[in-house]
Amino acid sequence: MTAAEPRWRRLEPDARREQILACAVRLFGERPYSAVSTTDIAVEAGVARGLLNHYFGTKRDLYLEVVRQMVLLPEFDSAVAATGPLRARVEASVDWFLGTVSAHGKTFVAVTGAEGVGTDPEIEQILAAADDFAARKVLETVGPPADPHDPGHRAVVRAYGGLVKAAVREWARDETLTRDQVHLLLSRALITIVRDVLPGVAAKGDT
Amino acid sequence: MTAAEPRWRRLEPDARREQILACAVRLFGERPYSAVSTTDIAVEAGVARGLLNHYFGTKRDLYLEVVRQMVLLPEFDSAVAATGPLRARVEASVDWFLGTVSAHGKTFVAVTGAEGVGTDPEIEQILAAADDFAARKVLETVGPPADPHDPGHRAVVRAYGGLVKAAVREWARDETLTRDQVHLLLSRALITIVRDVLPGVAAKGDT
DNA sequence: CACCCTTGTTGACTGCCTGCCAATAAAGTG
DNA sequence: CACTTTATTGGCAGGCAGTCAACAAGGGTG
Repeated sequence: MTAAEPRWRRLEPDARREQILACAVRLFGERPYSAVSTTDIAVEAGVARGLLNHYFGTKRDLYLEVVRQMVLLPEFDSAVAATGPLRARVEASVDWFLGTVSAHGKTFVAVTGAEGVGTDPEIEQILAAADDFAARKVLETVGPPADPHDPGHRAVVRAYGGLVKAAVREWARDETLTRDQVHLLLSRALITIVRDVLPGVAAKGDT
Repeated sequence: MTAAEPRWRRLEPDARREQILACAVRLFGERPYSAVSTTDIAVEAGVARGLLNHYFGTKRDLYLEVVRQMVLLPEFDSAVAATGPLRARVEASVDWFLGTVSAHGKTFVAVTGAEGVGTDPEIEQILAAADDFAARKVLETVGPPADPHDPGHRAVVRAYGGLVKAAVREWARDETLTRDQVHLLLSRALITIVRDVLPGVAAKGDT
């Protein structure tokens, strides 16, 4: 007889955690929440179902972790030229953004897609934090008169984020717009916002 | 003894269906899908749980019906003046829209809110249909050069719908923008889109 | 090399939830 | 008042999620 092979292998907690999370990300990305059972995830990861609870607590907790994982945008290279006229800065910003999105397009679309009714405070908080982070980045990249510290400016650009997501969906998922058309739409819109809208919502006197 | 009171009352199928649906709408509006059990809905409606399946089939079917119900926008009064210069038409359009939304703001926000990960084809289809309907209405109201029959125009305005939803959320839910600020943002953006973007995405030669 | 100790992992138990279906009774009809 | 129709109920069967005590993989120690 050869050496008795162990029935299962022991992994470092971090490694096991990450492995399970990867499987969960894949499954939750394909099917809606209630159509994915913890048994499915456990089978996919090749572990006992109870192990999921051991590492993540409840199924919902695992789901929240998945959302956090998927919302995590690839590192923002600040390699965007923040100089030149407004139009150039905006174009560069939009261009760079579309580039990063096209690389992770599928995941991005899955995350930002609307699931429908069902107000889930925790999920909304995670997405809101991601949106605000993106808004700050945009304001930073575009430069003056855009001000990352102005709450009004951030709110407007968060709303602009809604336009960005919807436009990217039209392009990357539905293919009803070309990349150039999306670029045109987002650039013009952002230019208009920076020039005509932001000055009107600046919190000048701390009102 | 007074007349023996029946243990339960018989309702017309339509009436019962609507009553159950109303309860489902309320509960699904408060909590996420998996946190609402069919038992909860049945108790709320004062009926046996099996009746839900009788009228709606599965729990998911009932949920889809709820989404359809909530997506249903109040009747589009075409009482918007579709005359005058572009700016006036756009302003009137946005104004009217914000009015109707403010009336049903809470529901509107709940429906259009993103739930997070979980691609559900059926839900997305329902929301997509509603978005496209709204896009046609906007293109119609704004008038030339906007063309409700142009697929490219509709795609751009569907994307614009993303901006509208996000902006309304900032205003009606988070109160980070005032109504006037939202009005400014949506008007300027729509004007820019009609003037600078739509001409660039027109399906001229059926390419 | 044998033993032990830590702890990553398992498997069963329990309670809840969903979909199904035959039995039941409310209300109309002759 | 009997009879029919059918809206409604209640219980059954299968599946899923959370808990926990027991097990074994792998490294450390003498």
